[in-house]
Amino acid sequence: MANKRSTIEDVARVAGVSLMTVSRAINGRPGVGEETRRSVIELAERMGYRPSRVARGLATRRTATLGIVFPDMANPFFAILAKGATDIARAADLNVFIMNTDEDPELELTAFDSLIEEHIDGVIVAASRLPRRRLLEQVSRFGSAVLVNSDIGGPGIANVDVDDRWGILEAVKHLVACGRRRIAFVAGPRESGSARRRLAGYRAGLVRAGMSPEPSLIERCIPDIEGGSRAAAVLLSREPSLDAIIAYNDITAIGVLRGLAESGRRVPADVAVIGVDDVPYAALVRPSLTTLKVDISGLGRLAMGVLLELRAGQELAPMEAIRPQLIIRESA
Amino acid sequence: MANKRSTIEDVARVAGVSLMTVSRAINGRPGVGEETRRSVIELAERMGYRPSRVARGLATRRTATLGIVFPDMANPFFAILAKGATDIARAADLNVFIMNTDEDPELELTAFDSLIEEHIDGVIVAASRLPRRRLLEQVSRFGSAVLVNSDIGGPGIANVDVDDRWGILEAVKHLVACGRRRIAFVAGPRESGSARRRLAGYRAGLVRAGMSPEPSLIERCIPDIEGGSRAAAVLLSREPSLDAIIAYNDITAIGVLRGLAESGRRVPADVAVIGVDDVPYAALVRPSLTTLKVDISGLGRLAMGVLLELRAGQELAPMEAIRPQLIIRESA
DNA sequence: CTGTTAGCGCATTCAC
DNA sequence: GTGAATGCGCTAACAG
Repeated sequence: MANKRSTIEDVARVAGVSLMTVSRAINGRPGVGEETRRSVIELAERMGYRPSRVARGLATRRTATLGIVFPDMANPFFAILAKGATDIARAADLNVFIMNTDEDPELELTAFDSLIEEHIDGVIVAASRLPRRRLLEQVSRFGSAVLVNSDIGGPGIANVDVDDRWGILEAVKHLVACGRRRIAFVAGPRESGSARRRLAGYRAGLVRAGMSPEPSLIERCIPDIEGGSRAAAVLLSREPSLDAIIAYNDITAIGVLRGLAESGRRVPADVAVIGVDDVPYAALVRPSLTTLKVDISGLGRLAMGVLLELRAGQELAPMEAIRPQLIIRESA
Repeated sequence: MANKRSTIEDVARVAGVSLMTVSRAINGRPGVGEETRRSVIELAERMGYRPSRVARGLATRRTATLGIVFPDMANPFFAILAKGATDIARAADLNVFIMNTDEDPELELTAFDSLIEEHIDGVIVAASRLPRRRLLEQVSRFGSAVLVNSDIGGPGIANVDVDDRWGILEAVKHLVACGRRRIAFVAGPRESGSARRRLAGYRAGLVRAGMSPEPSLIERCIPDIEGGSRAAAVLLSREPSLDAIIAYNDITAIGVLRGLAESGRRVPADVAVIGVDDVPYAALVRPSLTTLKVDISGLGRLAMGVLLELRAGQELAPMEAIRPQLIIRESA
């Protein structure tokens, strides 16, 4: 059991100086002789003194803690995002509360409440399950906030995005270059902003290639393996002549692979398949998946970097969206 | 921008009662009339009052926050573990700092320092990269601590484990039942406690089946795909007649699959393969992987449950290790 | 360069 | 059942 931690006062007493001198020395503030500073710091170390962030937070009204809110930590996308973000936070000596909302808007709301109670300095929100209005309302409660892949703005709110539209455009271009002419799209959930942007990219890509988007080549689905598999079957029955499928993301794409196999189509000989994200197992499935790699960790680092600037009160140059990169493997 | 948050004092003033009455009402403490309590709570709600956990933490010296420390959040094992743990914490209205040490002992040390500064009530540590002594030293700084898959004990320290030995024993039994007679083992990193226990299970399993463990059938490796692949090649060159391989974990097993394919062996016809963990992509590879499923989320929930009991000062019954479950797929 | 005073928002302890 | 003092550990603002 930790024998009662020592306080700044203990250190001051032992050092024979005032409390403020210790405070200044430890925080690297001016107003302490070099001599005094060194000896105080050394003493503090020897005494195992650690400043209380709690007390400091109360006194300064800045806690040096942040929050990250997202729906599912078990999803590698969010896990990697959070890892990137916390890497940056750690370098700035900030701790972060990671709040898992379990895809539940109610829990998301209580997560925000909790973070307010913790008096955090700022928050990063990814894939909120709240309606736009409510989300804006919530993030406005914080001094600063960064939203990932959302277009909600306001004072103290910044955005960090992936250029989904551009990415899918590249994917279409690649397929066309490979001689594919009947390119279908598995579109993901209707409510998702990224799904919307990816669909836009698909349509624009076809138009650029001189083809016209046909509704019968587009199918929505739940973004999991089962959903992808079913969507592939539906598309195939509607358009037996299709020779390529772009999927909402890698999980969906894996489902598509399965659906195609069950219908006796060979990949990529008969049908080419492209996913999005480049999650770790995209390279492991058979055939390995051609996909649009998103630098998720970089996205997380960027988000945290922006949040730190926001917290420091800096003006922000408008962010450019991160561009995904086409990784060509066996499936296309 | 949040227009200066209201404090307990503001609520008291508006309600026309004393500060303490509000405090008692909000915290459900006795000593307030039912009438008063309800009206105060309602008023607080209307004013958007949220108690400051920072101030409360200073006053009570309990922060209602916890910490989790592990090497790599991008590793699904830890992500799922953390998710399970935070699910339980959330239900108890506790927030948790998640500290990613990046496999770096130095960073792990600073993570512990940070958590001490945050004055957290307890900590969960999984897969520490610190030597036993140092780890014990560190966790002893906290009021309560739960160690996952470690056998370090002490006052206020509890353990939560997976019964690796038992699991591998089951795996061996299954292979023997399938008629396999030359069973090899890819053993993972030497420093890992779970690797040690799995190896022990392998040896015990062979003995039970009336065979004797041969050093030439055991190969250590770095637990990633490349490591598994190489280990398989080494084993094969040493023992061309082997007909089964148990791998340290699923990642390693996937490497083994690759190595076998490159050597022209068919799975499972020529060689059966079993992994450990049942990470999500174990079911996705070809052939799909037979593996020992560990209820990772359950492990996380258990760890957090134990931590909460520890924090509440409860006496703990010694924990029973969680048993993995053999999931039979194509590879064995 | 150093020390003193006051207060951050809340809960504990005692009075009433 | 309610309220008034006191302090948690620290820093901001001011004094010397």
